[in-house]
Amino acid sequence: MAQAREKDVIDIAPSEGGKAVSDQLVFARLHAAIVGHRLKPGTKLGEEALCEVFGVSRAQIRRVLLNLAHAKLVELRPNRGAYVAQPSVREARHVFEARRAVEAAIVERAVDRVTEDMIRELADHIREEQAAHERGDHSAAIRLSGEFHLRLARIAGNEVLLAFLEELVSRTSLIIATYGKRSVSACSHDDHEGILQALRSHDAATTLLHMDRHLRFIEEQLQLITGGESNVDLKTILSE
Amino acid sequence: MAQAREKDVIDIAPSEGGKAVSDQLVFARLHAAIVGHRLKPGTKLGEEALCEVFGVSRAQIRRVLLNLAHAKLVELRPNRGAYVAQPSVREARHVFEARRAVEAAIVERAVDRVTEDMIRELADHIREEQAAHERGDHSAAIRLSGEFHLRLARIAGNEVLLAFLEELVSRTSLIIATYGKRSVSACSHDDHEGILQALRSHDAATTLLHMDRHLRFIEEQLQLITGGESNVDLKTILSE
DNA sequence: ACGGACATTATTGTCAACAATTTTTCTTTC
DNA sequence: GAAAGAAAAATTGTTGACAATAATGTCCGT
Repeated sequence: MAQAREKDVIDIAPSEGGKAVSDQLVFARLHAAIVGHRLKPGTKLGEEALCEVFGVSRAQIRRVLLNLAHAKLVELRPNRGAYVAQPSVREARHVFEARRAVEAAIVERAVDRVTEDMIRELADHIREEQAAHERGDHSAAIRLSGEFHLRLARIAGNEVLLAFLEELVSRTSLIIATYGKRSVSACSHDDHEGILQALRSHDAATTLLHMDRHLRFIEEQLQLITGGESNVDLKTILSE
Repeated sequence: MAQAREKDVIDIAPSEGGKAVSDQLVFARLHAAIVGHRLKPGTKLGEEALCEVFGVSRAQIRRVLLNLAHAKLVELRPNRGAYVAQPSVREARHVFEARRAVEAAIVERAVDRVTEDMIRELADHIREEQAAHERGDHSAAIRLSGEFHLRLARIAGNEVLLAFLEELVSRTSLIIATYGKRSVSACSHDDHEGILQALRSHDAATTLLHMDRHLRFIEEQLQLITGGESNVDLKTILSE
């Protein structure tokens, strides 16, 4: 992964060939870049720059940025442009609280519907997570970690809850990018293993317990000190 | 409520004066019209028509329609235009299931935080609901009914859960517009009274029970027959 | 030299004309 | 008379130029 310099901070490969690129693809690229911690919170997403990167029109970029703003990954400041969102401490806590609630609902439904085949697939997935972690692939580890939770949501079989969790997982990743210590990556695959074992026995209470502990652990790993809020940037810049 | 004819199906008062209208206002108007059952599911929302109604440019209408699509109130069919969404039976069930989960989480937090002042305000609100119902103000009854639940969410103090519920309440209203019998309006204020009483005693279990029963009752009132799905329209058209 | 007013530059926001697509209408043919 | 096909109309999608706004740099007066 080549470290970019100057203007081309966004190291997302543009799909050349001259053909117009769909909104979804541009959205997916930016989404992946933000969630994968390649675009840091607070980064300005200039329209012109993005147009060049993706080779698309400004109107299209504008639409995509609106979608990303809806997903709470981008903040649109009128007349000032789009920036990678910087979730506040308050917002972070609310996201975690909501996520515990949503994941609980998902677990309750998943324990009833999960089959042996699904258990096997989840086990495979965890192995993938572990592999990515061991090989030091930070970005893949984050992605796979979130995807484990989304797989559970798909097993639960409720598309609305799935959509909610998709949003919450992405936001969680952005929160980690904002408040996480450098060392911690995301979810620990060990926790996922525990959840899977509880799930296998179709024991709702135990699975819920594991999931809740897992999510609380992630939250505790963060430095969510209620204080600085919005002027954190100024402080850090002035103090160093 | 004047029944519109031909082209001007949308009986939303345009804000004249020549001044440009904000996106938010246009969004709010359309949102209210859909949620208030004044725009029926499946209604085509032509861009030109909306431009005339609100006296704004197509670009602005386009943006608003994108936002409404995000709220799942409008369906955007590429190259074919925007239509008031027609939630499927499957989608309806998922919305209700998700709503029970989200409202449960909200109740759990609200019972701990609710004060006597809030109880009084909620009681006032229920009286308003009752008044609207008695005077036969269908649109206001729907709005106030949903707002009761949103007040509860505000008491719970989690902005993410509030945002989720806002979406779910709106979608519920659209579902009722799609599958509701003509007689039933929305929530019965009696149920809200029951929820309030349980809330007053800070009894989480009882409040949850009331809320769950309330939501299940609304769902039962609907005609969610799993069968027709998308060709419901065809059937009705062919039979008449 | 410092601070404030003004001019410059860069970036976002808006609009109107144009292209592409779908829907409707009108022929044509069997 | 009905079905298929082609022209016409209406509607959505896109592009590029222009206006508005914010950020930056410069100049001048105290």
